[in-house]
Amino acid sequence: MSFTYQYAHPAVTVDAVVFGFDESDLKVLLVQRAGEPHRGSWALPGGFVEMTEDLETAARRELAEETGLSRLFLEQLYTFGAPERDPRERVISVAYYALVKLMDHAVRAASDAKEVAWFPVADLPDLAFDHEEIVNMALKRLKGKIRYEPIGFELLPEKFPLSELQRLYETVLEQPLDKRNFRKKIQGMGLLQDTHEIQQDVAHRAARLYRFDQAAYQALRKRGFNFEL
Amino acid sequence: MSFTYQYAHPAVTVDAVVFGFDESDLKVLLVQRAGEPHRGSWALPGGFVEMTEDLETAARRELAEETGLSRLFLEQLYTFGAPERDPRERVISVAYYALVKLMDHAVRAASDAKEVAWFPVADLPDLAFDHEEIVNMALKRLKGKIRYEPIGFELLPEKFPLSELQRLYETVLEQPLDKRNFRKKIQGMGLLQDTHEIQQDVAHRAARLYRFDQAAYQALRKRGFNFEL
DNA sequence: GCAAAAGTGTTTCGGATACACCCATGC
DNA sequence: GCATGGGTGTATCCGAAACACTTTTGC
Repeated sequence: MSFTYQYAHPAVTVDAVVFGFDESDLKVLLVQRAGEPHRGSWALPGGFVEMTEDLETAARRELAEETGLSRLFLEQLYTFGAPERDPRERVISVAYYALVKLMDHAVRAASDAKEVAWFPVADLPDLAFDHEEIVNMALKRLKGKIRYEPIGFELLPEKFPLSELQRLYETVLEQPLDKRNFRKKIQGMGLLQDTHEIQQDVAHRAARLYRFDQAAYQALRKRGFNFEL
Repeated sequence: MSFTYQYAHPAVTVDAVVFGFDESDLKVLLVQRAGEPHRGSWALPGGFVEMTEDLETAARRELAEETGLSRLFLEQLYTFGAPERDPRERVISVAYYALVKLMDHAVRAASDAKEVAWFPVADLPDLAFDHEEIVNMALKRLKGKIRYEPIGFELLPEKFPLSELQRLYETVLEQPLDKRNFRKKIQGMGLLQDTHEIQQDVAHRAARLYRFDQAAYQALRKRGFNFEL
């Protein structure tokens, strides 16, 4: 089977930069390429867009297929289309970035035996194609957006102590934050619900666990509230 | 001549939302479609991406061809790819937004006799395809970005009075600003160069004309300065 | 009892806001 | 002389920043 057009058409792919956070650092999910070009190199999960599916749908499908991830926060990042970015043919890639709660989602390699693994953003391997550029743009976007939209919670487990939220912000923004000011500000927003639970199995005083209150956020937003940290 | 692929490929276009500002309001440049579908409707300037050109290059080329505009501020906005957005075939459009100094650039219709015209954003005609959605996203982007990057100057003539800058901000942000506070803040940034010229031919006291000092901005930015209004 | 992290208030400072009048010019 | 927009300064307020000690728990 083949497809013929009067004019040349590029191929269109979607690629996703999936971020995760564990106590110590920010990580990106990469897959090892099974085919040429760049066989064996690490790359962003992604693949070709089907003719009948939406771009975001394509990104979610590829993520599910290649990494087993679903139901995650996903947002379009930028479209990369330098003529020679793929040596095979002209390929335009619509890049997305995603945020996942690391604890909730064990990743599994796709059936076709490609490896899937998390890498700290501070220490990424060489990446295929222009994927390093894509990751850098995703990092910049995350860094910018986490300050004025409450997307950081997408990277934390449902229930979390304030110190973990602070560590996340410090990691992403790459700057230390004052503990008392941080707590005052975030608690003052009224977006955190006290679960009345505390940490288990910690070797020191256990912290209270909070939950992001999505309903309260939506209600506040309707009244003109703007998240900002 | 024709092109054949093993898998289906979508067509890829670029479309541009070009903003201009004249004393009274914010405008968007539209072209009247010469061909089907939507013949005669107003639409964003744009067209198919050539196989050997960059996406941004394609956007600039289409703008030059269809409207005569060149050398303008241009930035990628978002990629639209709903399967049915174009009735002919699957078309994925990489949208850009652009800012031009209205005075400096007289637009001219392309050779193939399509009409080109400026429309106030507050009063746009019905647009072809999903172009209304694209314009709305561009407006949102402009509104957000003008506050923390000095892109507003791209919409003004090289030399402008402070009142015109303020009117621009009030128009884009859709909110009135206090004259004294506005002047204090913008002048305090050290980004405006006094040209020592004044307005000509005005029926009242003539205002001083300023120029955006690009060099000063770059220097400040290196030292960690962030524009914000 | 000590290590490790949780939790908590007050003072200070700077930028944002609010606000009203005189000035220059053309007609 | 009047209409039109240009240009200017100060007081108040509020949120941001700076800052150190006590509490709880497991070992």
